[in-house]
Amino acid sequence: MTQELEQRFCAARRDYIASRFSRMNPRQLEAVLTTEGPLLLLAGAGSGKTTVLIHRIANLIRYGCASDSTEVPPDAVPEDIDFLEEQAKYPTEEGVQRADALCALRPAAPWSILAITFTNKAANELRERLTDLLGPEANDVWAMTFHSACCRILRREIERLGYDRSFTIYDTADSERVMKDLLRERGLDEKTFPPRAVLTQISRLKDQMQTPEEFLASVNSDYRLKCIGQLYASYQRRLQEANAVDFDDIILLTVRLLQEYEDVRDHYQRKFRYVLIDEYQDTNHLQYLLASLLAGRHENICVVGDDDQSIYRFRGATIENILNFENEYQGARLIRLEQNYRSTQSILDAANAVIANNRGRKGKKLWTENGQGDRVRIYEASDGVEEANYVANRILTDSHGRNYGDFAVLYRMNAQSNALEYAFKRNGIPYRIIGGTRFFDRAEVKDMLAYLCLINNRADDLRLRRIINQPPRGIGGKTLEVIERQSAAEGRPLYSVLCNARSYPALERAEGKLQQFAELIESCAELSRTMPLPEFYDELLIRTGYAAMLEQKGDVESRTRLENVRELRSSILTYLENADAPSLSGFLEEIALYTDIEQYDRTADAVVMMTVHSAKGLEFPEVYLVGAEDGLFPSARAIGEPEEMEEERRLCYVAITRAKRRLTITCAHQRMLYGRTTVSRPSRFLAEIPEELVERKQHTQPRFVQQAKPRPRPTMPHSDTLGSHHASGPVIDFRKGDTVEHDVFGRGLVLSVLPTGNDKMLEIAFDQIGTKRLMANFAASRMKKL
DNA sequence: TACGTCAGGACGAGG
DNA sequence: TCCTGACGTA
Repeated sequence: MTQELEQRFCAARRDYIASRFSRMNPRQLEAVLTTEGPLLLLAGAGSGKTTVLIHRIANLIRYGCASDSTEVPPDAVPEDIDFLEEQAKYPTEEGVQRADALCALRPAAPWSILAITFTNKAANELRERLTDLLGPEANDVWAMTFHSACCRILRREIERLGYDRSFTIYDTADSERVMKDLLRERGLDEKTFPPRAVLTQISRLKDQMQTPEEFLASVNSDYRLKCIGQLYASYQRRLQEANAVDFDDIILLTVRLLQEYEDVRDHYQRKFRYVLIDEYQDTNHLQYLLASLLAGRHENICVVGDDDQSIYRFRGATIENILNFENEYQGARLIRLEQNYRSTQSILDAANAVIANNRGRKGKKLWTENGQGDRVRIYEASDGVEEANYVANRILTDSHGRNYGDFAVLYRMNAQSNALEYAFKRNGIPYRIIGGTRFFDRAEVKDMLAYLCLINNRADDLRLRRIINQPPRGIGGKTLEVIERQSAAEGRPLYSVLCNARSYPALERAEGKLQQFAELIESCAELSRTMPLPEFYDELLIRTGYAAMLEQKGDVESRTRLENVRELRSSILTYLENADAPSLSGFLEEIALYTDIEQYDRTADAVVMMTVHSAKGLEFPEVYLVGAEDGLFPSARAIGEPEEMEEERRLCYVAITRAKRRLTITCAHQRMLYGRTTVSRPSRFLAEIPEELVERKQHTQPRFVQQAKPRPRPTMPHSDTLGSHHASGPVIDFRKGDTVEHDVFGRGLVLSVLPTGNDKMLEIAFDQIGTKRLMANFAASRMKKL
């Protein structure tokens, strides 16, 4: 072919491939078709970012680098050009196969694509949508979070760094426990060295890849820094002795592996032809290093982000990664996605106006074809209670008692949910709260997990301490102290000292109890090898006496805890369904990395409440942003700190851009917070929204009238049968939307039904006590349908 | 060893 | 206001 024909061939090929992604706008299409080399995708809120990512991956798998290449296959003939041009304009079904074959140029194997996200929620969505588009092939794409990708690498290679393959993952609470113990041992005061602050410091040092030794060498005589360096060193030692890694280590150790071992680096650099990173504005330095190491060979790295939505600076994320990308990768291409498919123009104008007050940004202006829409509603309430009532009343009116699911209430901090919850309860509005104390953070769930961890890794001192006397076994602080001393002296894990209790005179009195405990753990470990996981878990609940302890107490609190402990079983079942080679250690890893079963079900008919942080990436027809006051949003400690203030403003931008149809922002003149009433002015961000976009309202009545008696519940009439019914026998088939009556919790509405193995997890909004999760089989004996 | 009381600090959140 | 941790006593 002549050069001219070759050019025509490439153009026709690109046009044809483009025609296969016809639903994209021109910018989106460019992002899909630009496959080679470094690419920075600045994707504004609601600009169809995930859709682009998915189609980009589809393009790589189907056509390889064809859409971005000038290479012409040697066997191409001029007729092919005509055919492709024709096929691009007037596609025929028979033509597709031939055209596809003609176009594909070194298509990427699914396993050679690495798509990294920040949250499991995002990773799941990516995987699901990829499977919809590509079928089972999509399963081989590495679509996962930073941490799960690194874990997968570490499980293969970590022995090179002196850890065992069965390593345990410590979460932040675990790390805090370790730090507190260290402080106590060294006689340091928690007030001068707040554990969390020390850990943040350590986390920053790890982010900079500084070892404790390097850090200690760099501090001169500063007492404080010296202490922190020593704490860092002992912290690291203690984790390694327990064969445990924290969340930072997961990334850090992977980076070290890739830097220090050429064969490992080579293997992964060859494997991953294409690397995609989502939410790039939230990456820290270590994650940046990881990404550039993995993409180091092919340099086909595509990062997607929005500098205006960077809201995790306080966690070490650095916006510089996105701002410097083009310097870092010479010849990087930049594509901006600014067309918004989510919100009305009024909402976007408000968002644009607020964010325009920030200085350190790439600059971008969202627009839409959705039309102007309603003005942004701003309501000034007298106080927090009245604000909550306003929101409840508005939702009651606007929803007409249906589609509560269209409404979201966003707040700056979780503590704000109380007043709202109360107002919703009184008005009979079904709601659900996302976030707050998470399921896996509850004490009883952590206790059972600690048993499992100890059985999996007998060196896990932290978990052993947690459960050695839970339920009470007569092994108290004194005994534990002796064991700790011995373990420190001999450099062995607590458990191995405990097993040899008879050889220590100081442990004579406790010997019998300790032996019993060791036998309990060993017999359970034996069971874990022979029994299927769920049955083993049941047995564990019985043998440890944990279930009996809760049953014995019998109050509502203990019953809820018992339900939670049983709910953990359904997590095991869910894990078994998805795992290729299920094992106890596999389950524990999944739990450690996958903590939010608080999956938000968008079809449930309930108002959803959450913090602005957790709303990121979601959208709702109607959004209420409450508590827009100086000192709350922006938070008090951001005032006077320009960098912090910019972060708060970005957070505000995120909140505004969640709304599709209508946005209501409320503030209160005074508010009860931490038991004190504080007076405050409306948020400065409100003044940044141009007046012509706003419709203002104020509270009209004095507070004492508003506070009048509770309204009757409009949606659920009262019944006269209360708690006398015990269904046994066939399991009731609960469905979404059913009204139920629970012996303990009272009347409620079923929000969602989530099948888990041979049981179902029900989410129920109870009138009196709010939203709860119950296992259907367990709850059925105490609950009936109305 | 287990359970009670009292004082003080919470602020946002992913893996 | 609410939860956690330290401390003292049956």
